[in-house]
Amino acid sequence: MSPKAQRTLVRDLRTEVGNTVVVKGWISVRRDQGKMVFFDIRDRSGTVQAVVLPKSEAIELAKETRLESVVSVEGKVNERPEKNRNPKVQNGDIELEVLQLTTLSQAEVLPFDMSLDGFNLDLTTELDHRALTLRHPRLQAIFKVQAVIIDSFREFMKQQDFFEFQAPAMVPATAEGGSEVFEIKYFDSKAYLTQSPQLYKQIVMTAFERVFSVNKVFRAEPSATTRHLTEIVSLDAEMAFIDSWKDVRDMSEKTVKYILAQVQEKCADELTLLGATLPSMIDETPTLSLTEVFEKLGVPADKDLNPEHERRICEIIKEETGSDFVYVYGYPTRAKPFYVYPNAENPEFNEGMDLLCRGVEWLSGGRRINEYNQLMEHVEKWGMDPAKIEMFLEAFRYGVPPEGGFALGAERMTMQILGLKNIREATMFPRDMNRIDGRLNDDGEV
RNA sequence: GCGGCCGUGGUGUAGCUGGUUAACACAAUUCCCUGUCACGGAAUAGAUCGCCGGUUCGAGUCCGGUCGGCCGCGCCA
Repeated sequence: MSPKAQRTLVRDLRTEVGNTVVVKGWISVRRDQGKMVFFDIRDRSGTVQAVVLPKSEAIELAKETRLESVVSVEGKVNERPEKNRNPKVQNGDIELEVLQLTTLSQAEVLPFDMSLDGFNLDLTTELDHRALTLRHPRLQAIFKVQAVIIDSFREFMKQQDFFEFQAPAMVPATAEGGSEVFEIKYFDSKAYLTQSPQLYKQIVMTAFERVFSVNKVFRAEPSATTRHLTEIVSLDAEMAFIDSWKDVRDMSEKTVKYILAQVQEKCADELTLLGATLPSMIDETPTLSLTEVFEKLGVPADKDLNPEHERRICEIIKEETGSDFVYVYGYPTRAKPFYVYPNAENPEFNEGMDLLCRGVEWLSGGRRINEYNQLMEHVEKWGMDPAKIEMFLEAFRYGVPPEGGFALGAERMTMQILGLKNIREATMFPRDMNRIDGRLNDDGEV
């Protein structure tokens, strides 16, 4: 009857019925029955009910130890009697009979209700206490799904023979021009936080053909919305030897399809806990030109869709085809960055595209200009300083195949897949206009 | 940055057209409970209702300002 020296994870307890084991974790709830005490112990693999019988020496400690305290339990794994089984919870058919209880770390009184059902905080409070709220199964489920999304992107890219590279975070000039950037002090000069790995992935593409990166990017735009942050994870891909933007569309479609399938397969429990239904992608995602979208909506053509348009076109497509996704291509050339390829027959419109889902933009990409003279024409028209993007331009002087790429926002994708209302819920440590961990005050200090 | 809404014990909320002990749930403290299912029961403590000023005999409730938050728009991933 000597206990195993090693710690056993909660998820492995079923195979230890009849044995004495050591389980370590956090006390997530206690049900004090007077003479006997039940508590749930949580580790990284899940939760199990522990029972402290009246005769146990641990009974006093079990009553006193605060929720979220870290404990070590030596106990016997018992199959529960038929009438005491609970099919609704993990390990509902077994329980841990506590023989010895040790408090490894006593927790303070919790500032709010952390119970599964009672956990109902204002988003502001949730974020102000991120260090604690992260322990809640609901939040853990969100970030597990996010991890699978990012992993799956990587996996699929590698399967398709894409090469992963690390794009720089500090850059000398702004890639797209115009937008707000964070300026940083760089020794005696100035530098900026990157807004996009765009120019770098194009450079790397000229060497490796197919490339991707998983990178933090930064936007200083003062956007106070439910879907904007100043720091996000951008999933970027770029590929050479395409025939048209449609090849990029197809690759991005397969990527999203793969990610959704992986989430479905690996995150079944998380999806159930969060009550989320994955968006449906049909065999051929509906693809409309911007002009066609405006016609469908019955509104005058404009240079881009506004959020209201995006919501409505998604609703219409969903109703007509059952697809939660829709590609929109062919934006006015001048409304997009300088590197986007203008349509050869109708140069007023370009070969840029966006993928919308459930009313929100998920992905943006398209074909890029690969011909040096054309690129320089655009650099001039867009009013950019060639000296500032010389490294990028150099690559394009020495032979670049027809190419294109796309980028996905990891947080926005997480939010949309899980049906979350605010992108901050889908971000572990969200940064926005008013917050870096803590809230910013008037002096700009945390 | 502009527009709309909100700010009540630790947390989440209620408080109707202003009327004097500000309510409820969870958490907390004390007690009861040998099979509970992020239990049950009893009691206790805890809020000058974001802040400043005004109207009024009287303000959580009305008005103005201020600070904070949320949502929408522009821009985007």
